[in-house]
Amino acid sequence: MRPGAYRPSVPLEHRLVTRRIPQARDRGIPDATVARLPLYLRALNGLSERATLTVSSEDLAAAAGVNSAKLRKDLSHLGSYGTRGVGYDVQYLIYQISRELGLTQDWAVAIVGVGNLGRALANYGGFASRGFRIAGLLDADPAVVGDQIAGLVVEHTDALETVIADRSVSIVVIATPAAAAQHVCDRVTAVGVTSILNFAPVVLNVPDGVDVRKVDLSIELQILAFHEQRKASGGPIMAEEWPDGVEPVNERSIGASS
Amino acid sequence: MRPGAYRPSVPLEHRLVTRRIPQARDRGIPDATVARLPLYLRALNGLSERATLTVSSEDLAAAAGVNSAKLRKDLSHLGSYGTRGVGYDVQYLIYQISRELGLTQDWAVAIVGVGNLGRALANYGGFASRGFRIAGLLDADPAVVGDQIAGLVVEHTDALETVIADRSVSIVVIATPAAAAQHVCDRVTAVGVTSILNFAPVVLNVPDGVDVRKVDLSIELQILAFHEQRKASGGPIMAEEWPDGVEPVNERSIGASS
DNA sequence: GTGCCTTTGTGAAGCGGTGCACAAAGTGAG
DNA sequence: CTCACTTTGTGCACCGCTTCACAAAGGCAC
Repeated sequence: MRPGAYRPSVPLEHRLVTRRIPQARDRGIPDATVARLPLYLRALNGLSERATLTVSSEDLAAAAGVNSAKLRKDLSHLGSYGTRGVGYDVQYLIYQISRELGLTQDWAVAIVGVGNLGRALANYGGFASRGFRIAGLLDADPAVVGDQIAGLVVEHTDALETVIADRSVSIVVIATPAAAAQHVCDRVTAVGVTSILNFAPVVLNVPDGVDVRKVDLSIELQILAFHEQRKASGGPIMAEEWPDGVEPVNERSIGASS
Repeated sequence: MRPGAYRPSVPLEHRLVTRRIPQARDRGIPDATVARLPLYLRALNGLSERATLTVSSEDLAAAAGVNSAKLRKDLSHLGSYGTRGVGYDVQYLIYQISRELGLTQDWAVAIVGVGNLGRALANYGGFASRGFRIAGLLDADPAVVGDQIAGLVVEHTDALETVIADRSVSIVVIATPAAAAQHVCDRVTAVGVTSILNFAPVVLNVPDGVDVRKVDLSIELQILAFHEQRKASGGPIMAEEWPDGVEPVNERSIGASS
């Protein structure tokens, strides 16, 4: 249904002229803002499904789990897309954020490594709906090659370069074991890929200009454990500094050499 | 109250999302440092496997992919564990960081939602080696209940509270579909769980004192797309502000939406 | 039109993190 | 012992993000 129920009785020829945003887009959007835009987008999509026409910064911020002032400042980096006294038009804002994030175009994604994680990613519905099209699934294990997952046939990593070139893949997801990640990374950057999403627990070495984002499942757990420990005991264990049998070598060597 | 026409359609004004851990400030370790400690730990484990005894901040920083001054400042928050002129004792530092993160104790983790992602997590080797013991796998789907994964039998979510209490689960991983996540979250916080790792693409509303960390697979891709777009075109599409057929309701749609 | 109400957009202050640069501390040679 | 060298730990300046607070902008009632 068209969102047309909201009818402001307002002289509109006036606004059609003044509403032009000449160059409010000073391409300097802070990283912190970019990281939150997908959050706003999801909240807006939720509102859209409930046929909400406009939303205030206060409500949208609550739905996204952020401060309302922060939300307004974030959106102001994209331009003046709100209406004072009313709020933001949901559909309009969805489009503006999508465009800013580049989700209005089609992105071909290849997933390398089709273990459980690779399968989970291939089946994740949140990708296709946001302009991410999985163009290839690759794995080095012959036992997996040929399997059909999410409508795609798994190919051998030998074809990695071919797949990337032939299908205009611009984003590669690495979901391989840690030992294979750097090798895959080298190969894909060699053929011009500049955006990598890495799930392997290693620090990837990449040429300049290549953007790597890392998702590490165990790091998040460790951060949780830190906070949990704090909550439980009011501080880390103060019992002993060093357990028996494991001593710093330079202390032991000092005692032995003097 | 506000007699405004744009009341939030969702009653969430009383449920505030709070991730702050007040006690984390007391002892003074910055959040940014805590988030990097697991990184250092992994780099140190790599060095340890190669029988390296000591490491300089320069080398360790390179292995972890950070600045050496940052690394030294991070470690200084834990204490003075280095030796000037020599560097850090690898084993000693591993122990100190592990202790600070709480990895020297045993953490019982329950994973709710045993789809592909839940399976990937259950089989992920990086957990057990760091003190995280998977104490339960739960799913609402009867077709999955009873399956054996990573040595555990999947149980029905009906037993969620029982599993948490009986096995002293302190960290819950939510890997369910988005629609089920909040319900699971409510149940586990109700029985005292205060640490949640959420993979579902929703903003969880939790009581004060509960720590939620979120891993969102699609958000990372969207951030990559933003940067990729920047690199490719030098900026987002400048063509048009608004495509045909999708107009802001408070502009031209007035006439059309009678 | 006039006045009141709501909400945006933003200047400015505050806060936390980063990185430089260097003194302090330790090693090792002679 | 002294001297030269290495590396840590940290003071400090800088920078970017967050938050507050408020004027400006728009809607609504009459």
